[in-house]
Amino acid sequence: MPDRQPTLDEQIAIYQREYRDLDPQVEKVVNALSRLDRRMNVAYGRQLATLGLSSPEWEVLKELVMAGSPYQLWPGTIAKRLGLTPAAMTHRIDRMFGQDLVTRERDPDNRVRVIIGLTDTGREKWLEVMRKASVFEEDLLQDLSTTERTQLGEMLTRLLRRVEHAQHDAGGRLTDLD
Amino acid sequence: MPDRQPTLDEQIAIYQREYRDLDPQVEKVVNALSRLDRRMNVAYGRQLATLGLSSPEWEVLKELVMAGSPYQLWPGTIAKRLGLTPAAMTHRIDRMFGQDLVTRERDPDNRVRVIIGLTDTGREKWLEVMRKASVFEEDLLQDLSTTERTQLGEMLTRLLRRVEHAQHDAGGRLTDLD
DNA sequence: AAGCTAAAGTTCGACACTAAAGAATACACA
DNA sequence: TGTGTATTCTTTAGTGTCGAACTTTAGCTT
Repeated sequence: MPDRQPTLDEQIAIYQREYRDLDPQVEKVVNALSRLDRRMNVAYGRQLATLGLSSPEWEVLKELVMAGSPYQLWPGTIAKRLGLTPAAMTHRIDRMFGQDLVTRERDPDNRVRVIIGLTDTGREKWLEVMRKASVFEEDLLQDLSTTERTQLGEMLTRLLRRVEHAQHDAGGRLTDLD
Repeated sequence: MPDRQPTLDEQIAIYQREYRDLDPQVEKVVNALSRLDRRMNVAYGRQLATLGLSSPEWEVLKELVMAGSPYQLWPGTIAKRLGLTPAAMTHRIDRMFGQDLVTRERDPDNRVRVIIGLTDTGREKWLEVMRKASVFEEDLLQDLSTTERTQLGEMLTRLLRRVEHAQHDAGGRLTDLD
């Protein structure tokens, strides 16, 4: 009953003992990805907290900035991209509206629709987070040369393309978010 | 107001317009990672659903298998590794115990403690998921050669080492989970 | 021994998310 | 023009997670 977390290699060795046909190479990549993302999110979460922001709020802010000027999106669009139900989106917007991070108005072209916009406060918050985050991120990649960073980015992009462009293919193995 | 999600490169281009000092190379890696993880989780989630398992349950199953024979862990340990509060752990165990996925007994060496064990049902469930998941994972890495897979795994491992071994360094930039 | 402190897990109240039903608007077609 | 259908968001009820207080046990100190 050791309290220490198994290393990635230990984890894969055990997995292989349980399921012999497993490809250790594939497993290493996939599990490293998932472990990395968890750690990164913890790090982000702490930095967000110091700025009085929650992860859910941060996600919405990112989407709005990512949309580019004039920083407007429909709630349904944000919900789809974040993998949330419309109901959750309504509540998030409620909270963020209360903090003056976003605006909410009816779409004049279709009054069922709502337009969410970024306030100046929201935009500044995004910038503050990015300033802090970029320090952490640079730290994370510290051990990789410029060449390696490019290679890594390129390979990840290739994986991403495979999964983002996958419109339920024959076997229905890869699925899309939208 | 396009409904299409910005591509990774579009996202980074806009981010850079908002914050000029941003390193696009770093940003590409980090955001690709995060996008990949989200997509992977959606894919896993769907496969889990077909097996009548939830993601929270799957996480616990993984930790128990990863612990190796005799597949036993304390609730607190699992909670720490998954980044949950002890309270959440109690409830997860409750549910999984009810489905005969895990056992729960008091630790004879320290009666405050509890020992969570994997049932045969739980172990079989893990195997079923892995069988399905490995198909998806192989599909995901399809475009990478064996050499590239090794390189990718190696680089991710290096990033991981940086973030997993970081015990609050001077600047407090990288933080640990435990 | 007796009492203090620390550690582990459970209970409780508050809040966020989901699924499903509901309300309002737009659009197609008779 | 009127009706039916689809779309978008909101509301409601149920579930999961968190933070904090509480209970039980172990180990240390005197």
